[in-house]
This record gives sequence, C-alpha cells and structure tokens, in this order.
Amino acid sequence: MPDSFFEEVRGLHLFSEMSEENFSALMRAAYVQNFPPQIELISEGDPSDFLHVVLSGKVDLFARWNGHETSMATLRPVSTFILAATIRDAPYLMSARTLEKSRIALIPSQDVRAIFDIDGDFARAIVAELALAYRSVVKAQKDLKLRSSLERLANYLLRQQDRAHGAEDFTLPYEKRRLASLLGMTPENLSRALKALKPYGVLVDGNRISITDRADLEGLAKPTPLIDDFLL
Amino acid sequence: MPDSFFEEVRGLHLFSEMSEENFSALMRAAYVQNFPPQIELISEGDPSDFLHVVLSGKVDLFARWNGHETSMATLRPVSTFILAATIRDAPYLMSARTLEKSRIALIPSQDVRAIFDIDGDFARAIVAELALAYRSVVKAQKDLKLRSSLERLANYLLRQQDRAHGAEDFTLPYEKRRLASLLGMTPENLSRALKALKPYGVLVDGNRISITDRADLEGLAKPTPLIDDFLL
DNA sequence: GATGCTAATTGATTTTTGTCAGGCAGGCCA
DNA sequence: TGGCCTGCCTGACAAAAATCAATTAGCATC
Repeated sequence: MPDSFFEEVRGLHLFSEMSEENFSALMRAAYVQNFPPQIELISEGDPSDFLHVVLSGKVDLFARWNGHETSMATLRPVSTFILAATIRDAPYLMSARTLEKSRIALIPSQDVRAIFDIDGDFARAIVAELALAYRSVVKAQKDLKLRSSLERLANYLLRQQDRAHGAEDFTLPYEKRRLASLLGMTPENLSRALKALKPYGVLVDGNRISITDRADLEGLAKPTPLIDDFLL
Repeated sequence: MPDSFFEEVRGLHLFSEMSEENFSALMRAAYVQNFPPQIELISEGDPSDFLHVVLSGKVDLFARWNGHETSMATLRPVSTFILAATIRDAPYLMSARTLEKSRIALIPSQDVRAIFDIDGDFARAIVAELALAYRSVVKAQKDLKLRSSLERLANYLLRQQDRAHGAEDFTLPYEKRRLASLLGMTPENLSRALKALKPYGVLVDGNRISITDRADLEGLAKPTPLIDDFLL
C-alpha cells in the first residue's frame, strides 16, 4: 500500500485545498518511514531536505547549545514540522527526535518550494499554518518571560485539563523530565513545584494528575487566552 | 503629499512583487499618522484592525501579564508588524508603543486579507515574511532557554557590534531598562552584568560600549548562527 | 525473587536572579 | 542657582532556581 498515507497527508489543512494535480506532484517523490523511539530525525544546522509529517507516534523538537539542550515543543499526529526552514531553504533551527515508535512522511523540500511557487492556494494554506506557528511561539515566549516556573506549571496543568475535556484527572503525556525541559526548569524543580501545588488542589500519582479545585488553581495560575488559548 | 508614503511601503519585500492594481487597492484606504513618543498604538487583546508599517521612528512590541510587562522586540523603519494577527483575523498577542516620534502607515486588515485571497504573489511574499518572523522568535526562545542572562547580554553586544559593521565602539540603541526587559532581566541585573563583562574587555560609558577584545568576549558568549544570525 | 536500569524524588547547598532602599549625576525649568 | 525630575548605579537582602549527592520507586529481564 505505498499510497495509503496520501489520504492522511491530504487531510491536513496545509494540503486539503490544493489541486489534485499539484498534490500528486508534491507526493511523487514523497515516502513514509517507520522510526523506533529515540531516533534523531533531523539536527539543527542541517539543510532542510524534507518537510516532515508526523502520521503516528510522537516527536520532540529540541535545541542544543553549549552542551545542554532544551525541549521546544512536542508534536503529535497529524502535523508537519520544519515548514519555515523548508520554505526559506535555510538550515533547521531545531532538532527533532522520535519519542516513541513513529511513522513519518517525508516530502522533498524542493518539491514543496516548487509547488509553492506556482500554486496560490497552497501558498495561502502555508500562510495560515505559519501564522499559527508564529503565534504559538510568541505565546510560549510570553509564558517564559512573564511567569515564574510555578505559574508556568500551573497553567500547563490547566491547559492539559482543557485538553482532557475538563476531566478532573488526566495523564501527563510524557516523562516528567521532558515536561520540565519544556517548561524551562530542571526535573528536580518540577518535582518540588508539583508538591508546591498541593495546597491548590493538585494531586500527583506518578503520571496521573487530578485537579480537585480548579478555581483555586486558577487563582494562582491566572490563565489568559492571550497566552494559554491554543487556537488564538 | 498624501501619497508620498506609497513609495516607502512599496519598497518593502512584502509589497514589492504584487501587481500595481492590487497594490493600489491595498493603499486605497491606507493612511499615515504621526505619533509622539510613548503612545500605545495597539493593545494586546484588541481585534487586529490595521496592519502597521513603521516608516520612521522606533516602536516597541511588548506584552503584559498580571501587572508587569516585558519587551518582546523593537522595530525600526521600514518594517511591518502584527502581520500574523491581521492574516488570521485574530486579536493582537502583543501591544506596541512608540519609543520616539514616529510615522506609522495603517493599512486596513480586511483589505490585506481581501488582496491576500486573490493575489498569489502577495500570499507568497507574506509566507516569506512570516517564515522569517517565526524563525526570529524561535531563535529568541533558544536564547532565553539555553543561556544565562550574562551570556544573553554578551551575545547581544556582539550582535550590536556586527550591526555597527564591527566598529570597536558603538551606542546602545535605547535605554538600558528597555534593553534589560528585552533580555529578560531587571535593570539592576543588567547593570551588574555589564560590570561583570569588564574582565572580558567590555567598557561602558553611559550608552557607549566598546569591546576591546572581541575574541575574549566570544569565548564567554559562544555565539552561534543558529541563534544569533539575524538572516538565517 | 534477585539484579540492574532508569526516572523520580529528596535534602543540602550554591548560584543566579529579583527586590528594596538609598544615592548620584545630568537635564530641565522656574 | 536651586529644586526636581529621571535614569542609572550600588549594596544588602530575599527569593527562585540550579546543582550535587543520595535515596527511592518502578520496571524489565534473567
């Protein structure tokens, strides 16, 4: 079934509006690959040869400097990454590794640029995608610069609860040390911060979190759509 | 001369490739306004009514949360801002204020979106602009998460020196407290950090900086194109 | 069940950063 | 000139966060 993944890719906002002809051209040299966990898919500084699409599994975007690294974002299906680098034909600014067994579609960057040049609808879809990505990073930066680590954690938990459709308890989607890195703190500090949230009704049991008094936690977290609303 | 500013706007990458007809349509309801210093042009959360273009002066983008604020970026002529919000028809994520007397062109957001919908070249120009903006924020976030405040300052000074074409001494482009906010630290801390850089050959006299031994400072700063290169 | 591995936790400590209060220098204006 | 801003600097202190070392808990494997 070499083209079974076409449908999945086609379903993304990024590709759903373009003509069948251009989509085929884009997919001509594209292919899918299965990766085991902990494989570094791309490394920052490398030329952007492929636009990547996570079809299943989980991928971590991270950055390195001077011997240490930090997690920048975690991607779940179905989403693309490294779009900006592909478009600008510039080196990757972030590295990516699989967190679990993952299926990744690879679309040659030069094909993306070629179709982009001739297909206005595709260009408009890319604009929508990039504008959303840009705003996500701006929100992340506000989170980082305006809030303390405890506040970041509190807001993160509230967002996770929203994701779980408001359920009182839910599971953290990955290891705590990765979460710590994502939130810009050390694992030790995350551990202490979780404890510090106990008076606000946050119970922790391994990866299981329950929020017994959301209003109380919100009093500390002071969430705002301008930072915490994913869609905005 | 009501249309003298058309030329300046047209000179931007964003508008230089589009047809004369579409450009005129875009400019039909656009206008220029002069603002004194310290005027808040837009406030985060407001609907994005206009795409802004800084023609002269200087504009600070900043964000507020829970009673305090932080500087996100400083814009100099000629550049646009709040493009992503305009395109997505979403509220501003950042506020903006003039730092000095400034001339700002205002283009109605709905016109931008209308032309965007019909003009593929314009859409492509927007992609290029957004991809660049996205990558800038990613670099800023890496700077913030991977480096200490002293390292951020050291790298900032090196970048400023590059901007001054490598001159041994140059002037800081704005007040130190704004710089502190931009670098994610307090003014007091910036003051101390500048002193801490003295052993690395950084001399400070008011707004005047001179770097007597760039190699030494680079040893501390460890600059990398993947964070510090503006164009990448 | 014992062994070894890894992640998570905990406590003690240091480093980094922020806060608060006071002082100083330069610019502005009555 | 004197008074009064404002921005910046300085020192003492407090808070936040990182680091280091040691322990514990959970898992998989033999």
